[in-house]
Amino acid sequence: MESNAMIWFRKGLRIHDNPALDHARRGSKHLFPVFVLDPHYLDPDPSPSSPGSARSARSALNRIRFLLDCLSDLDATLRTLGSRLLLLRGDPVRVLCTILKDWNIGKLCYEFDTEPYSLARDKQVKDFASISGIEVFSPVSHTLFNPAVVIEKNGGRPPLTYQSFVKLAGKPPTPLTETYSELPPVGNVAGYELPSVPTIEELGYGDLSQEEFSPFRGGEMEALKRLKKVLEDKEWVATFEKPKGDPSAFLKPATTVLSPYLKFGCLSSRYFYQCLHNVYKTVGKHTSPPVSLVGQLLWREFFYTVAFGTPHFDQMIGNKICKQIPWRDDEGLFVAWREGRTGYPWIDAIMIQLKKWGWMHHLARHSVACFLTRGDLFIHWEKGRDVFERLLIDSDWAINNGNWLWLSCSSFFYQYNRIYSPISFGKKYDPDGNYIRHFLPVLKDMPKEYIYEPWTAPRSVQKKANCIIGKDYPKRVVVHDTASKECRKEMAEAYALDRSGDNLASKEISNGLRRKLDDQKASRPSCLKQKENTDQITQH
DNA sequence: CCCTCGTTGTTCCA
DNA sequence: TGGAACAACGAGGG
Repeated sequence: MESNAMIWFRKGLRIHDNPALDHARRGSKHLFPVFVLDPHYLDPDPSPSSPGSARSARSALNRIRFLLDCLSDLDATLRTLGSRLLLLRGDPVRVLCTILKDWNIGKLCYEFDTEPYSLARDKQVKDFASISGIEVFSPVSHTLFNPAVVIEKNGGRPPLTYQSFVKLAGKPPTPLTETYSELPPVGNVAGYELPSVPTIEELGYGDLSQEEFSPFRGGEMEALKRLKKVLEDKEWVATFEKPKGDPSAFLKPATTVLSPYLKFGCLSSRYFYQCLHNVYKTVGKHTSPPVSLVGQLLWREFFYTVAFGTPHFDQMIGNKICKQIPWRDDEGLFVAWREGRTGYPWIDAIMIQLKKWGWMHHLARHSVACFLTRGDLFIHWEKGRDVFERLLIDSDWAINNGNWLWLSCSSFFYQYNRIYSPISFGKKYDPDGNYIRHFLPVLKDMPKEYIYEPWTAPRSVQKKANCIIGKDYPKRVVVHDTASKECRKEMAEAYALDRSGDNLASKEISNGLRRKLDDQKASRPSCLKQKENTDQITQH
């Protein structure tokens, strides 16, 4: 039998600490490094009928560009090792099954992936490989721990608190240390046209010269460079405390911005973990989980584990750990939030940073997520989740859904009285509003005493700042004081109902609950809609 | 059953 | 700058 092996890249877009790659190259005469551009991922907008989708789709390019960066970088590195990346397009299952046969592959290696979409996809490929007599090797290397093992240790259920997770998890495995001077050459791919990594323009996105792109570029080289820079400041690493970061810092972000590299697997979490521990060893005194940098890696593990062990983790209905809450369906308010037109500069600036950069600080994400859901607008977390998923360069299925569950007080966190103020929260870090001025240039000349609440600026001040509220910049879509009070009340009611319907999270029951709640709502007016010409206090 | 504790709220007061 | 009030949740552990 010819010893042809294939490494199928999906996440794990790296050479270092890559067990699937290492296993594939061992004892193989030919190595076929493959990546399939999946239309499922490339689709710029999963809901093209939604208003404003054209603009949103253009912005989602940051995420795709980041992926293309990763692929170019991977291809370049493979070429220095006497190999190259074989890029294909189409439905991954169909493509894989075809080339496995055509290229006479005897060994297929790919990193295990816990997302439902990936599990379904990989099962089909694996089944095909099995009946074709192809050896399959699929190691866990995206996360520090194997989520299935942690769940088993906990008696078959995922731990639902961070602390209980950390107790179960133990020590992660050390990363592989293999380095390569060369890899087995690519075999015969006759009959296949294998293009090099396309540009986004070549993917059919048209002229993008006017777009502002994310300052963060993808790839393993970029990841390791960024990691090195982070690790150089040992004091910063050792004293890192997540909740103390400044969400308004954008010239020099207050966090590592390694999340997109971890998401695509340009950076191995196990290698990162080891590096952090080495710094801790040399420095001595250091912060601890949950707030430390290692603590952040463990948060990632926590969400991966719960997401893996929870059916319908990414929805409210049918999700056993998710509070059933009668979120309000208001497309106007939702679009205002998505497009950065809520009239709250702090909120809008964050949403614009999301569109332009595909990244914002963790606490900034909290602010806008709270505002959309339980804090002000009372709109479904799934709608916010979809926006983040498409626009964030680090959007990661388990972590994104987990954090939306958290922020909306649907799971993990239940203290719905703690609401971020869309005015004072940002002001506390950035009293002059420099962050707002940068991402919302229309407000750049607004005096600082009004920049967080521009509707309070006298007409003369608005004129002088060249920014008339209601014309150049929107009026606030809700009044925070009343809207947040209303949200608290709604949450209390929803919690009470959810408790009474405990253990009944089946789809049918939940639908019944929703109907019941909807009926209740129908009898009351919904006044949280945007007012055209007034700034009146909203009631519900 | 009860108790403790939870990465990251806001405002007011001393 | 630090503490208390606000109003109060649930998972996990005993």
